[in-house]
Amino acid sequence: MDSTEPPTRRSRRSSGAVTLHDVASLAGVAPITASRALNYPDQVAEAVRKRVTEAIALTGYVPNRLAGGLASTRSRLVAAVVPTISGPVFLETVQSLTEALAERGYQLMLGQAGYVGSREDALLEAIIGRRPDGIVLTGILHSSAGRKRLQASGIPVVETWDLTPTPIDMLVGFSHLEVGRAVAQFLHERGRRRLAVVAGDDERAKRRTAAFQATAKALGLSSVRAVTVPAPTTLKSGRHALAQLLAADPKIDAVFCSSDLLALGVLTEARVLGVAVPKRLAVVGFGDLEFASDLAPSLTSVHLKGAAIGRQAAQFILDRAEGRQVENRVVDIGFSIIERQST
Amino acid sequence: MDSTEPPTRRSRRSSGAVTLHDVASLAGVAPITASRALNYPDQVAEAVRKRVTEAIALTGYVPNRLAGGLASTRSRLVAAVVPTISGPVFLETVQSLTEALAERGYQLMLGQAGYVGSREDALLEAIIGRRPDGIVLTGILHSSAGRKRLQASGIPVVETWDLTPTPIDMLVGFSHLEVGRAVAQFLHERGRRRLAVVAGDDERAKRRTAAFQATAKALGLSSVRAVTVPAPTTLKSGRHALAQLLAADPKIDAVFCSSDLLALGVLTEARVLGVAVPKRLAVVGFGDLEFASDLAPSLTSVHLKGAAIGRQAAQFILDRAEGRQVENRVVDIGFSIIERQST
DNA sequence: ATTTGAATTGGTAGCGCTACCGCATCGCCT
DNA sequence: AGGCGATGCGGTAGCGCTACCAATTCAAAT
Repeated sequence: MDSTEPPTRRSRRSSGAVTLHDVASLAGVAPITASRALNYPDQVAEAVRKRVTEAIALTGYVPNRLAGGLASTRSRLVAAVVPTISGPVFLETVQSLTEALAERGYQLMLGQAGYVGSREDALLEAIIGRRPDGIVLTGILHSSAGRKRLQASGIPVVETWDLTPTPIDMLVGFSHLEVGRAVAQFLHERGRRRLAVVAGDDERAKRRTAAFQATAKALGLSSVRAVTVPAPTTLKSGRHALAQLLAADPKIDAVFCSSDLLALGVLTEARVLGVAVPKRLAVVGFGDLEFASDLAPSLTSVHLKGAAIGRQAAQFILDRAEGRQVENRVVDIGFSIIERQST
Repeated sequence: MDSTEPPTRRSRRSSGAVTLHDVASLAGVAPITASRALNYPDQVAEAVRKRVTEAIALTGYVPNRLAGGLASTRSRLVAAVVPTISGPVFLETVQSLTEALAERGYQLMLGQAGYVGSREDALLEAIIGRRPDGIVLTGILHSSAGRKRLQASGIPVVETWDLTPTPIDMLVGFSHLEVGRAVAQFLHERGRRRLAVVAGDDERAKRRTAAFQATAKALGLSSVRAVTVPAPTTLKSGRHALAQLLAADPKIDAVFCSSDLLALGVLTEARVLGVAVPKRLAVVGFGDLEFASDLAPSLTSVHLKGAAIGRQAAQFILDRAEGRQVENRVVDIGFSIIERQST
């Protein structure tokens, strides 16, 4: 603050940071020209661009994206909603999403909805208030009020990790129904006859379970015993669940787990109980996390392209944000069963 | 848009969303009063507050936080920087940070710096450009240029997961040196004499290793063999590392791993090789992730209060953002060794 | 020489919100 | 009666940036 200054008009409330104005006057151009030098470099003459660049370097100017976003109604912010970040399932997606966005100058905002869906409304409000250029919903089943709210906001939405018949907007995922079916088929083909399931208490896991059971039935297998454990799933739940399953029916010969962590728990418990895997019991995980291939025995698991989902979601949103038309709004990214020693 | 309107001045570029103006005129008050009804409810009369609330409900108004942030120079945005989100170590911190911030109406922006530190500059630029009310650095060692930049920005910074003598601003962490020392001591007390380390290739792990080695030496133990594995650490690295260690010296009787995932790898490899844990080999992890207690044998690990770190970081930033003085800018949150079956 | 138009730069007016100040009104005190 | 602070509301003027339009220049086209 300069105390020599006469009592001008009124007080300041500037943040004190360097603004585009400062840069512009240092470079000897109008502010709008400096703005263009940054945002549309090929609309200004080489010499001007150079002077502006120098002025920026000299002053350490960092554009205020809040102001830019307000003026252009493009915040370059993307929101991602996950049930909770500490369930490792969506990490790969969040990671690749963050990276893909960062490359293009977009920033990720993270929101946790919780598995119960209580805070959902407050979360949506917080997100929409930032006017993001896109919202990525990851493994979330939202209330219909929430859906309406999102639709009303006009913000591009990508739902991921699922394939619903009525997406809000865009979607990249895979069919949980198909997963359940494929795994049942897979186990049947390998001679397993008494199947069981351990599944987390969430909507999609339930759909996999249902399809798994239906397919087993169609294949003429005995009815599939299922244990539901709380979400997020843990190793401990897996151990308990296997103990429970074997107590109820010692002859089960295959378990499909709704996460790799659960499967690790099942493997652990099996070892403790002296149940040979895969000889007496086959175990299939879901997610194919990095560690699955290095366990002993290595874990057969449903491989999901988490990173690809993130990239595709980013692509969708960038396309929209940059005014391109999105042709196919629904992408089935598929899955595959990676067979390893546990089956 | 009203087509009866004469050719007024010039075109609109509004986003079309409901604004505070709309709410205010519906409620029959001035915009500024509507603003106050939202932000300083006890500065307006009961009746006015009620009318504004109703108008908001009626219109579905969602405040534009970009505009609010610009006007008030308070963005209610907090940036968190992690090496990569997919290393499970910092998840708990990010989770509790997100939650604690969300409770107070703040939103988290996520940035991934990578373990190599190449994109660091671009990341800082992206972050500072959003004018966040705080930046949480999680497990990052940043270039001195980066430090200067942060300091120059004037944004409150919390460094976490470490205890440095010269924090940028605020800090909540624990001493990696003490961890190394304590674990060496711990193993020595339990009669282990040939110690080894498997550590990720990052700065803090190296400090733990160094302290571990120094302490072992001070205790008169034979020199500590160390294997360095790439960051982020994996189960596979742990398996390889143990194989390597045992090949070099079959008589080692304890391994300190720089993550629980590594430790799980070591346990796995030990089992495969027929090395009894804990009888012949003690294993200590780091992080005490949820699964540690449920492995068989359960894993002794260094427990870190990841969630507490997140909460304290949030507290620091909220205090600053809301104008409170922060007295003790450095908090040593400590750690503890949780003894289980693996030692 | 005049027209056309592409390339470059600048001016103006907001984007939607809040800080700051001012102006009434009202009750209370001297 | 006059003064005074507290309370409640409104007006004005930006926050820092960019969309939109206008103006200028200069080369190419007629």
